[in-house]
Amino acid sequence: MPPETRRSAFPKVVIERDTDSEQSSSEEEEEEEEEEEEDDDEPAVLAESESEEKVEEHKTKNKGKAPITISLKKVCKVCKKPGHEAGFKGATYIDCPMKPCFLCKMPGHTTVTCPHRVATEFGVIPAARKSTRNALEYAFERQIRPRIHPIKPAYVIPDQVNCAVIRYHSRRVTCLEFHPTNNNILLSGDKKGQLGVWDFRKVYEKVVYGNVHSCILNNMKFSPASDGTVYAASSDGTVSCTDVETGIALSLMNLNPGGWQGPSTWRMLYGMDMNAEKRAVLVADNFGYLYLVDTRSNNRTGNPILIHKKGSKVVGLHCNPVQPDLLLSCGNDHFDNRLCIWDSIFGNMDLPSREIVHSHDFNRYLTPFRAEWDPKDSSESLTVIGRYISENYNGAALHPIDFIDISTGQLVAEIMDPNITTISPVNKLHPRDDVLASGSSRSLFIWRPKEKSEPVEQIDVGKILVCDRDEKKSRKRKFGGESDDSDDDKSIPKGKGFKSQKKSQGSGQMGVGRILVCDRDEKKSRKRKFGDENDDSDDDKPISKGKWYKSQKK
DNA sequence: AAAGCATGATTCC
DNA sequence: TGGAATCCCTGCTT
Repeated sequence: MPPETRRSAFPKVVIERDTDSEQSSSEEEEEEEEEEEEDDDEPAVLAESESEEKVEEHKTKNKGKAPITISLKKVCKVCKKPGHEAGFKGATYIDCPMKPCFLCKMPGHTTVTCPHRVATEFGVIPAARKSTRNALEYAFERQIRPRIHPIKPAYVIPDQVNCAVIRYHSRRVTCLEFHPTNNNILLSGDKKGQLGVWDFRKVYEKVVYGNVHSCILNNMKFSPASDGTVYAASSDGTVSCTDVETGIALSLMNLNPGGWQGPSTWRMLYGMDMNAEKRAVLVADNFGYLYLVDTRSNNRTGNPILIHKKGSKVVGLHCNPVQPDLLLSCGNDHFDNRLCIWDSIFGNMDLPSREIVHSHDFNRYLTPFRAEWDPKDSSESLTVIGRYISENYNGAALHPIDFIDISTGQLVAEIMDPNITTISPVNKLHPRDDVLASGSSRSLFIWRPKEKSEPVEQIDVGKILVCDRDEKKSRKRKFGGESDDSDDDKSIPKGKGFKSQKKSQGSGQMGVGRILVCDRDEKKSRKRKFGDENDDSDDDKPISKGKWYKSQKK
């Protein structure tokens, strides 16, 4: 087949096949002053190649007359070099060997052979300690502390989607928090700064506060002093203090009192936790710093402490519920596929006491991963965190949620469901019950242990509910600005909206049976810049419970 | 089904 | 130095 030209004025094209030598012709070598590569997906050219071959084009820029060489050698999608391939093969991702390990970021090996690879048979190996004590000493010291239960209890892992898969937020879920005393109440925050309060046994009973923050609500915690008060940290640089009953929010702390001075100075608050003993709020920003704020005086205590790479987001802070000085932090510095453990937040904070490599570094589009302690684990060991890198489970690429024993670095459990093909960066263990709430994209999941699954009001056990929350307004969300949210529910079952629901029945070892779809219409255009125009068609209608659930046999 | 988009840190030039 | 390109193991909508 003769070479094809794409435009009449285009230079001659030379096809270089896989069997050819890697050298260009001598004529080209003389003429080529510079090379460029580009993906050429033009059908006429691709027809010449085999499906998985990369088409590489070499051309000169002078006068548009020099020949173009199209190489049909198989090249790596990532580094564009021949001799190997990278990318998904079925449900397994093959790393490019030319790049550092995606997991631990060290060169010389890939994720598959990384010693830190998260896999049940190997576990998660603790990274090299920066302090002098070894892991055994660490665990021992932890266990001789008087407050600590000396014997590690058997872990109970909520491993089955029990209640529902609820698409409830209009933007990705960024944080979750269980009510401190009411077992069925879960709070959820999203990228828009909205705060949802809902009963996960009656998912249609919910309240949404739209004016708590003007942008991402990154983390929240209930006040140790009041069931009705929740603190929240946001990328708007404030810590809010919100009355859960009324939604009335006060600003506890504002790191940007001077307003917007450009991205290099705008501080965003990501990680947050409460320390009841010290009556302090711990918050961490996008520049790597940890702040302590006294809740009584609203004043900062001490100076900000750099706890992650300077200039990077500290996306998660969690004081151990049993031993509040023991801090778990997660950064997003693209070397932090590492969880950091700090023995005492009021002690030496120069270096973390331990680091554990775990796959949670990501590129874009996701809520940052953060590890959280299991508040029911008196041995201060069990943590939960979502995994970024997918694993091949019977041909499906799934992203498990990992339970890691911090004292040993071992992967205690990994949970997944064949219906859930999305990544779950947000995970919250219930303070009293064996319940895990997960946030994945816009959806929420409730997990319970298989053996403890029990019927949920309104929802049959083992069924997945997909509720798509209508979003029909761009919400002008300036502070003090009007909120035109009429948080209506017009439910229009669509029978779609959950990617893999069709293969749920009987497929996979963790099939969840019949799926209930509860999809709400979403019909609006999404010009969604702050302060953008209101494109709402305000078609709020009352909840029609008859339409709310739609049974869908796969 | 495939394309487009939202989106953000890093790297490139 | 800063704007453009890149990443291309996302999730959702059209």
